[in-house]
Order: sequence, then C-alpha cells, then structure tokens
Amino acid sequence: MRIGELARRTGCEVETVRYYEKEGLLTIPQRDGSGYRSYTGQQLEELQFIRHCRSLGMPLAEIKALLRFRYHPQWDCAGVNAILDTQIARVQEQMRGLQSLLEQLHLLRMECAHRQQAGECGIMKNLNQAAKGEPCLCHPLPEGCA
Amino acid sequence: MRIGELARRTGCEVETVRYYEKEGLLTIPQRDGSGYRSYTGQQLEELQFIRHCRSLGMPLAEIKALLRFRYHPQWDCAGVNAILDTQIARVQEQMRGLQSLLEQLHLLRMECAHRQQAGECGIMKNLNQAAKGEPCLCHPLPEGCA
DNA sequence: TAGACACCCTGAAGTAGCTATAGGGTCAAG
DNA sequence: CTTGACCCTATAGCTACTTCAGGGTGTCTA
Ligand SMILES: [Zn+2]
Ligand SMILES: [Zn+2]
Ligand SMILES: [Zn+2]
Ligand SMILES: [Zn+2]
Repeated sequence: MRIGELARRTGCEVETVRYYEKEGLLTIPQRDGSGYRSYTGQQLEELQFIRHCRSLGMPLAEIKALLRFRYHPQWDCAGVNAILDTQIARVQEQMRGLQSLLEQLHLLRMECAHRQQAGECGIMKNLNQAAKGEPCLCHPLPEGCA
Repeated sequence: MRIGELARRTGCEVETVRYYEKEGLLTIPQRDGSGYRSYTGQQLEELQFIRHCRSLGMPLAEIKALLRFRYHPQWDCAGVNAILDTQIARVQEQMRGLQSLLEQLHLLRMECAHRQQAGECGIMKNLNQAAKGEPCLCHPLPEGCA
C-alpha cells in the first residue's frame, strides 16, 4: 500500500509517517516504479505500535527502545518495565505540577468577582504586587513566587 | 543595572532576558557607552511580572496581553478575567488528559510482574496485540486505542 | 604593559513532535 | 489535454528557551 492508505488506516498524517521514517522509527519502505513508498502489513503494524505508544504519552526515544524489544523477543523485559515506570513517574510529576498550578490559578481568579477598571482588578493588583517582590495570594508559601 | 544583575535578581538567565526583549515582552532598555543594556527598577518589575505569570504556566502571548492591562489601568478588566479562565480551562484539560494516561499506564504496567523474555512479557504482548488492531487492556473503551 | 578573567554583544542552531508550505512529478478519468 | 488526486523533496514554523561560535569591554594583577 502507498503512504496515503497507510496514513488513513492508522489515522495519522502522511507527513507524520515520513517524519517517523526520517527519525528511524519506521522501517524504510520499498519504492515502486514511480519512487513512491510501498508499505507492507508488517509496517502497518509497526506504525500502529508507534501510535499506540504515542497515545500513552511516550517520547519517540522510548518508543524506539520498545520497538527494539519487539524485534528481540528473547531479551530480558526488565528494560520494558523500566520504560513504563519512567513514563508513569513522568506523568505523575506533571500532574503534581498542574495540580498546584490549578490551585494557584483558582486563588488568583477569586480576586476579581466583577468587571471593573484593570487598575482596581484584584487579579492585576495581585500580579503587580508580586512584580514588586511583595507576597502574592497565588503563592502563599514562605519562599513562593519563583 | 546591567543584564547580569537583572538576571541574578529575578532568577532567570541572561539569554532569557534577551529573548523576552526580542519577543517584545520587555521594554527595550537604554544602552551604555559600551553598548551594554542598562535596566531600571521599572524594568526589573516588568521582568518579575513576566516570570510570575510564567510560573502560573501562562504562554507568552497571554502575558503580553496582561502587560498591556498593566500599562492601561483604566481598561475594563474583563479581558484579564478571560485570560485567567482560559488558563484554568487549559490546565484542567491537561490534567484530565494526564489522569486518563496514568490509568492506562497503570493497567499496562500490571501486565508484567516479574522479569522474563520480552516475547512473554505481558506489556509487550499487549502492545503487540494493539498493533494488530486487537483490543488492548490499556484502552478498554469501545473504540479505544487511537 | 600583558595576560587573565568576568562580563557583555550578535546571530544562528538545537530541543520535541509534529504541521505546513513551496515547487515539482505521476497517473487515471473525462 | 487538462483536471484532480496523489506522491516526492526540502525547508520553515510552532513554544520557550538554551547553547554555541566568535568576538568586544573593563578591571585586576604580575
Ligand atoms: Zn478583574
Ligand atoms: Zn503568586
Ligand atoms: Zn515484562
Ligand atoms: Zn491500549
């Protein structure tokens, strides 16, 4: 099959497929008489493997590593588990960051209940205070306001 | 003060300061006899305002908008509130995404309890199944596995 | 007076994972 | 013989920086 059909079947863009090839994730395909890429069912599976891992938020470098385990089923899977654990830790870390961000934003948002002049707006007042080095409501920690 | 002191006082890198200037966030500073940038207390506050907003996860375009409200205190603050609401919605959206990602990763991770050959590893088996278009444990939805 | 060192300058490239654009070739249908 | 759908390469753009190459400035010391 050609690149368009491959893309349609996997739900990803043609440019993305070419990008994965350039990045060394997808096996280099054969070319037909017109110089068009020609893919096999193997490569369709390979691309679906990649997209599935991407949907789990994994970076391309780690997907590359997982593909190597796919091609070497006799290898010890400890590396696979490690990749998963790393990814879980990364996602947890990001969630912690977003959680505290959300709390800060909520605190800040509550400073303005109704429309008024920006100079009187509790949000702007708070941001301007913080700019002067004074304490702010959104970062009520001892050393806050990075 | 020169750029190094400004950077030290705000805890950001010299290159970041020059970057903000290039992006039109920081007021263009005076230059001294040697062509070095020379900053005032006003600009220190401006930079601290920017860094504070960045610590709330706001993109530079929205910080630019907030800076305009800072310089126009007579404007209606509805735009300020809208920026905050947008940012809160964005963070909530990201958290929802990460939350479901985390659940999927946990389900997948549980497929392998001990070291073995990658070909026998429950994680790899699951990923390979998904690559063939078969249902996977990490995406147990009707249409899952994007 | 020469060298060392800390600081400053510009401009360009690199990061992640694509997406989009420019400028062209291939092929079947009408 | 032209239209349209598809394909190709190479390059730039996106975010928010960081890093690097190559060079200038200013002060202190030997
Ligand atoms: Zn307000
Ligand atoms: Zn704050
Ligand atoms: Zn395993
Ligand atoms: Zn899945």
